[in-house]
Amino acid sequence: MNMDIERDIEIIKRGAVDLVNENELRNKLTKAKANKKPLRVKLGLDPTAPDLHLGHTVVLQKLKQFQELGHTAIFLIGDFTGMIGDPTGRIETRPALTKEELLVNAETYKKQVFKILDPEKTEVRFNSEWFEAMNAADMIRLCAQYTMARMMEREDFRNRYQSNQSISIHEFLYPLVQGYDSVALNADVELGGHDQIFNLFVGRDIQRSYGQESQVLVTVPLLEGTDGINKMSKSYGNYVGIDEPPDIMFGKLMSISDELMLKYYELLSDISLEELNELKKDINSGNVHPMDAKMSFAHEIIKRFHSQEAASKAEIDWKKAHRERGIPEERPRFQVQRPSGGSVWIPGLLKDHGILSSTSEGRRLIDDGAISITVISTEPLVKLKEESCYVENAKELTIKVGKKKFLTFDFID
RNA sequence: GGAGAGGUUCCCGAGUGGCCAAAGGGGGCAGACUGUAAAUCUGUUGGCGAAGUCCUUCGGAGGUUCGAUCCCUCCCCUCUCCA
Repeated sequence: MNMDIERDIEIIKRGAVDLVNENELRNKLTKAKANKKPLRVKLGLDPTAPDLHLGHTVVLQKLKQFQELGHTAIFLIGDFTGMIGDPTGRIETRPALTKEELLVNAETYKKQVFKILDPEKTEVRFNSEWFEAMNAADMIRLCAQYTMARMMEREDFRNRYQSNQSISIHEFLYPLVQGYDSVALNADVELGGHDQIFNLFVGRDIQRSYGQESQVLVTVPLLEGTDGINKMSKSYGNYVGIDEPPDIMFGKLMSISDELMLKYYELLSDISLEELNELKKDINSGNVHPMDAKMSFAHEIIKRFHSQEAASKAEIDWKKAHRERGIPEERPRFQVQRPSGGSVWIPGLLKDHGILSSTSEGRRLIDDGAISITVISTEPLVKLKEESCYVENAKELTIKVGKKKFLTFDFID
């Protein structure tokens, strides 16, 4: 038994939900070592939503581990699949993206992904590379490799079928296409979220059909969003984007529940399992306040995606805004032409700057007492007529909308 | 191709001539409470400088009517059963 390889397997297994299967992985690792030929480890991402969030980072960290073990990370951008539409059975079809949009998205992706992966050791590929060359006959041949019965094993297909929901034929193509990606890339390992397990299995079968050795599958848990209910995704609005400003990240991470915080620690933090258990004990015994634990976590994450300084600053600002109920230093600032008459209509002001989508919403928030205003006025007179939503003679206005948003407007003549 | 069921607001779902910007639930937002956590309770949830016999919204286009989410015609889409 080779201890190096056993150690690698332990690293790969840590935090993973599925490993299919360990023996195959051992064989591949052994062979790779003997031939000095690194494993090809594939991770595919859809290019439709180019903002990566913490949910994506779980699997990216796993890919990074492979990279650190000396293997080849293949970051596959599903541009071809992105041009067709969305496989997940939502009602609305996503608009097909143009080549240009895809390239822009891909660049955005790379920029974000390389916050985690080492660009030198990453192979970035696009699946249009092989699918654009494919003709109808090739595609039909691919379809012939799989059966309806096996397709219907996928849970969401089965559920939709049983509850009389529509399933388009092209949706069946996605697992096949994804599987073929593995053939084209000659993947040894494919990574994915646990929800991808079916598609990953299809990849194994398809590879065998095309005379390749089956890839090993490694899946990681799905990260719940900040609501603690749904998986993290942009469309649920429960995400923390890795490109978001530090103070926004801090605010979002501080608003999660204690229970969720512990899960986040487990899946996202770098602390060891032993340290995590210590932390849990300390929280239970009251030695550590959960909020403090949450702050260290938020700090760690922001440090990872921004910097140590940014993390500290975000923390200070957060404390100022929420603990001392003050106004954070980092906040959007707008220059506004002073309206004639000097009277500012708050709902309109907020709408014009994209803070709210309608003035009706502004009225509602004011009625709810959700908007508070600090005014520095030109003298001599300040009039704040909240019931009519006007502020008069303002020179500088700092507005708090809801709990989290602070904005400042400077009025110029 | 035949028979039937259905398409309502962010989602689910009620509504079958005016009292409908449309019940109820979910979700969202906000307020209270806290640790700006969760849970809970409360309010709110199309737009318009707030006001109206206003505008947009009940799959689409027409029609009947003083008036249509509701009735009629045609069309589109989804589902079920049969072929």
